[in-house]
Amino acid sequence: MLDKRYNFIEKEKFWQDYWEKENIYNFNPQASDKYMIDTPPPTISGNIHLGHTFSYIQTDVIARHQRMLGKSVFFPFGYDDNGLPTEYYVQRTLKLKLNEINRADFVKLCTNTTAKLKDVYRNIFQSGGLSADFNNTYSSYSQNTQKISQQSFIELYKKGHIERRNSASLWCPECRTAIAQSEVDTVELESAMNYITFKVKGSSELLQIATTRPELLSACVCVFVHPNDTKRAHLIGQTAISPIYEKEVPIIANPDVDLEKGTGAVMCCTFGDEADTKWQKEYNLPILEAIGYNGRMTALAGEFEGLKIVEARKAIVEKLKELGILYDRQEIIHNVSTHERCGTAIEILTKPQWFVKLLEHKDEIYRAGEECKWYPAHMQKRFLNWVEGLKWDWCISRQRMFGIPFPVWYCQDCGETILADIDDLPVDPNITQPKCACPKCGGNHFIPEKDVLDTWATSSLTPQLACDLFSHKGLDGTYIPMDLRPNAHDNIRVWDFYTIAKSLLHFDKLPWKNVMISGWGLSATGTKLSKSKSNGGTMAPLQAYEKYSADVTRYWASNASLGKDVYILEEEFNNGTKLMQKLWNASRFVEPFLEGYIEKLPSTLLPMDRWIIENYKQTYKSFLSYMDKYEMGLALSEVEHLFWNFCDNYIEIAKNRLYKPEIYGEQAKESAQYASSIVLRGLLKLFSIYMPHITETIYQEIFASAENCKSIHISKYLDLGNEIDLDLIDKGNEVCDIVSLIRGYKSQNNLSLKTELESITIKGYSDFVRENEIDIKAVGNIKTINYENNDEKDVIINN
RNA sequence: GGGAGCUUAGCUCAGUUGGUAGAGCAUCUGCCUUACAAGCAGAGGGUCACAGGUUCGAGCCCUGUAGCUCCCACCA
Repeated sequence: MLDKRYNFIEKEKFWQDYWEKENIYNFNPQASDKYMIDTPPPTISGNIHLGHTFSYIQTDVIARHQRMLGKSVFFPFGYDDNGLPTEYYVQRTLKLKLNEINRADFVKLCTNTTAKLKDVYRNIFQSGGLSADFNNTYSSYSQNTQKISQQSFIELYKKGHIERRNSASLWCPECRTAIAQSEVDTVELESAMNYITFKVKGSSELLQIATTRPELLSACVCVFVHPNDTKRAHLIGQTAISPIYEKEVPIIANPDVDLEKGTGAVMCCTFGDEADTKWQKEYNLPILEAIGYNGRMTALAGEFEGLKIVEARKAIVEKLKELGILYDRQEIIHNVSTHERCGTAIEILTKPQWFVKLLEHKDEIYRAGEECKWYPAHMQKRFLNWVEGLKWDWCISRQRMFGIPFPVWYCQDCGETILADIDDLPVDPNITQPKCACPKCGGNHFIPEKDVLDTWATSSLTPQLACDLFSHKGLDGTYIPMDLRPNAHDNIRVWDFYTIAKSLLHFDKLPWKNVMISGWGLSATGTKLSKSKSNGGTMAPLQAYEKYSADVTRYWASNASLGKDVYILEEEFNNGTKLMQKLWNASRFVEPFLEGYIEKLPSTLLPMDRWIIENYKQTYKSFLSYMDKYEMGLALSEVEHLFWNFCDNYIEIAKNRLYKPEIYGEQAKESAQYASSIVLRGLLKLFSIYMPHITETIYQEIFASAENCKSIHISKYLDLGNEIDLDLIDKGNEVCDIVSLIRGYKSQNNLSLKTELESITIKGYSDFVRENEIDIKAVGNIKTINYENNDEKDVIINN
């Protein structure tokens, strides 16, 4: 018997333990029909909030759906505990200064911290009812992962896709590491355009340029003017003299110069922006480093040496003012590239770095993006857009402490790059030495590569990391393309992009066939939730589970349109609460009539019983078509619609026959029992992918033994076929309309719904209505019904 | 500047091939009805951003305009 009230706190915990104990969600790699998901491993860097659980719940709904279609679902779980985000988190929470701690100690602190947080994360996700396997998880920093990641590096290096080169790369002066294009954000910042005068050697002419980066004056390598510049073209080939430093630089013609920008002449430096890097290559210009890796000015900057970039900018402007060289200055707001992790303006510095050569594979990556199916479809454009705009090869070396080491040494004598043997992986070159002498010069002294791999160099291998959990094949392409990659839209240019790129380079295959893009859960004020912020009082997941239940939280999360951001509004949770209670109460109503009942098609099935069953079939059909498009929210509203119809109309109609077989007959009761049983059973299954706990509770009580199934979640959907009697649905709806008119009459006349009516006259309705006279009489408490033919439909109440 | 999405009831949003505008919340009215008062029944409320076009017929298709959001580019 179902309790009067549903105690979700108790039941949710109970079923979660049961599912785990009974291995309900076991994946069978040998199954012929598999569905494999490349689950995002959450980054271990702070507090999980509802925005995170939002997209994981959506993934879980898909996993459960595929399982109920009869597939063996691979829904792996992992933790991203490697790299910069984790490093930041540890630094922040333990208030560490990196220069005061040695690498080994710091790495230990990182791994200790992430180990603790993993348990916290696991508890949150498991409490949300995720049907993933939490007992066999991967980490993006484990020894096994390091092995796979290093192997990937070595293989791509051997294939010629990776090289080390001393070239310009994006640099964060705050984090003191190279970063990749995908880690760059654009931020509007206040700045100033400074108009500066250069002298022209051997002439009284002056050459004016505009710059927002006056602190780079010491790194000026030339001045460009447009070849068709009527005022300045004659200076081409002459020499300009930079102010303050009095350095001679050539004046060079360059058609890239835009006469409308600044003064129409450009100071080219090492490197103020990406255009400077392009020109440096094109014109083979010298490289002068005015900014050091620590974000401070170098000796090249002369008197400004040691100042931070922004300080130097102020100081040099003052100096230029004093000297009368700064002839104009405008405050402007412009977009500056910043490091997404710390918000610091990035610089372009030259340092030997490791690159995956992606630019030469842009076309292939683009085509792969086209081949992949994106849900919603327009998200594909974002991917393609990003690939089109790709300007940098993927820099994978990071000058940081915590990360997977490169399996690389350099020969001290000849500089040769020496790779570790695949069999010896994982290696830390700082600890171990190569096994053999340098193959090139025979030297025996090696310098380890101290950089660590970009966290994405590893995260881009999640299809392999995940499949290795059961296949133990490591870096292997057997199981790709997987079926689904789910993630939020911010990861399109990062995780999706890198995974596709690596999958192509290694296996020449797509990593997965479908990508499902979810939105973000935003706080009530519309700000993005962040692991490192308090999020303005927005509920934490465990709070939501405690206050509203996991099922209600899941209802909220799966009700969103795919790909759209949603606000986290507590009122929205109330709808879920209402639905959950209604489901419980409706089941409580039906339960006693199914006690000892064995579902069997009765000899006569009354029209309204057939009607609700046809409605079920129709709902199931559109449910499936929405789920095919990963539109779980729209699929859910179809199910809800049927459920409310079942409660408001069907149960009201059927209850009299169920309660009083002595009046309406045993056959009429059996007919209602059959329809109630079928439809409630079908509904529970449809709801189970969204609200796994309450549906399991009811299922176990009413249907599990009849279906001989350990859990609703490994049962199959109730498929009653595709042939739907639409005519019957329409006619049945007419009966509901009549019932509604009768209720309206009572409501408008301040009558209780159970008030008895002497007689009513039904005009203009089909004969079908007459077939349902018992039901209409019962639900409206009507003594007699008269029928009249009429052109217009009408119901007259005589009281 | 390039690309994408959005604009529908007071609010949050559905609306799949073009065919009488939908839900929840909120508002109003009534009702303790052998599942449910955290409930039930009923009612009011919309020039579907704007302007054109295609069509017998447009919220939906086409063109343009405006506003909002996001992605990318723009750093002289």
